[in-house]
Amino acid sequence: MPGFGGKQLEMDGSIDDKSEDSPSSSGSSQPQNLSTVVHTITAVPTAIPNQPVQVQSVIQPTQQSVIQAAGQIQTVQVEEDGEGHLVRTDPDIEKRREILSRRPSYRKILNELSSAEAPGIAKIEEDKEEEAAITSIQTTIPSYVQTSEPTEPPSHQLPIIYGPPVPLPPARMQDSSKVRGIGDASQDSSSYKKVTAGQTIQIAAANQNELTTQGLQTITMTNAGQGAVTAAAMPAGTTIVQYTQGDGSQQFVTVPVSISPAGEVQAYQIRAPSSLPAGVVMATPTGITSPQQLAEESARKRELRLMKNRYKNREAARECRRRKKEYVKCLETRVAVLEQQNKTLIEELKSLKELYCHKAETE
DNA sequence: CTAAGTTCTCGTCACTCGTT
DNA sequence: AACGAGTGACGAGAACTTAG
Repeated sequence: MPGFGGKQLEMDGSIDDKSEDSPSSSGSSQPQNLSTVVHTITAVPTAIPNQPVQVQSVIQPTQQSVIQAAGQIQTVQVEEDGEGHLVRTDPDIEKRREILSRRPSYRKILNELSSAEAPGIAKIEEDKEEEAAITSIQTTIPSYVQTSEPTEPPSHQLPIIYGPPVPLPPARMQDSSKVRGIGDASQDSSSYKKVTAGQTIQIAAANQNELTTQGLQTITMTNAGQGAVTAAAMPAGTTIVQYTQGDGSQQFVTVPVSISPAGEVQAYQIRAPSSLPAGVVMATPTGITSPQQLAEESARKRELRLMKNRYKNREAARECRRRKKEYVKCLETRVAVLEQQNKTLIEELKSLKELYCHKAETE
C-alpha cells in the first residue's frame, strides 16, 4: 500500500479527546498485534511553554496492517524529566489493552473524527462526491452478467438473465456453452448440456414470461467447486441450488444430480417452482446414524448458511471498504491541516523571535 | 515487447460484539 | 441462543510497473 507505509503522523494535542475513544482496529481476534507494533513518540513543538508535551503515539504500519494502524492513534502523555528527555506517563497498559481489544467501527471513528474536524475542510462535499461515485459503481452491472433488455434473444445466444442478477466472479463465470435455460428443464434429458462439476453456474429461462409466471429469476447452482470442505459437505449426488425470486429474496433447495466419472454433471432435475415451499428446502437425510453422516449434515448446513450470507456479506464488505477509505481520507486531510497549522505556528514563532530580537537591539 | 514483480480490488470466510 | 452487522485475513484475478 504505497502512500501509507512509513508515513509518520505528526499531530498536536488538538484531537486528544477524540483519540482517547478511538478504538483500535486490531480486534480481539488479533491480539498479537499488541506485541508486534512499534510505538514511536514524536515530539511536536507547541506554542505553550512549561506544560506537559502531548504527542501522538503512532503505530508504525506494517505491510498488512497499514490501515489498521491508522486507527491506532492513541494519546500518550509525556513530560520532560529535567534533562530534556521525554518520559512517558500514559495510563496503565491494561486499560490501553482493553481499548485496543475492542473492535472498531469505521463509521464510529469517522463520525468522531468528523465532529472534531477543523472548520474549512470541505468534507461534506467530498463525501457527497464519494457517495455519488459509489452509487455509480454499485449500479454498474458487471460485464459478466447478462442484463439485456427483455427482448427476443437471438437464436445463437444463451438464455438471458433478467431481474436482479446474482453476480458471479469472473473466475466462476457461467460457461454459456454448457448451461441450459431452466425453462427447458422439463425437456428430454438427452438435450441437456453438460456442466463441469465444481463450477458455479447460473441458469435462467430464455423466456421472461416463463420466469415471471414461475417466480424465478436467477438460479445459482453450486457444486463441489469450493474446496474440499464443500466437496465433503455435499452428499454424493446432490447439490444446492440457490434461486432468486421476483421480490429479490433468495431461496435454496437441494437437487439431485448425476456426475459422470469425467466430472461432468449429466443431468439435474428441479421441481416446478410452484411446488417449492417458501424458505429453505432441504432434502433431510433420514436416519442419520454414523459420524460421517453427521459430519456431512453439519457441513451441508454450514454450506447453506454461508450461501445465505454470501450476498449480504459481499455488500457489507463493500460498505466496510468504503468506510475505511473514507476514514483514511479523513485522516490524511487531518494530517494536511495539522501540518499546515504547524508550519504557520513555526512561521509565527520565527517572526515573533525576530521582532523580539530587533526590539532588544534597539533598546 | 514481454515476463516478472507489485499493487489494487473484490469476494469469501471466520470471528467478535451487540441486540433480540 | 440465534441472528445480523462489522471487520480482519486471505486468495484470486486485474491492472499497473519495471527490467531485460
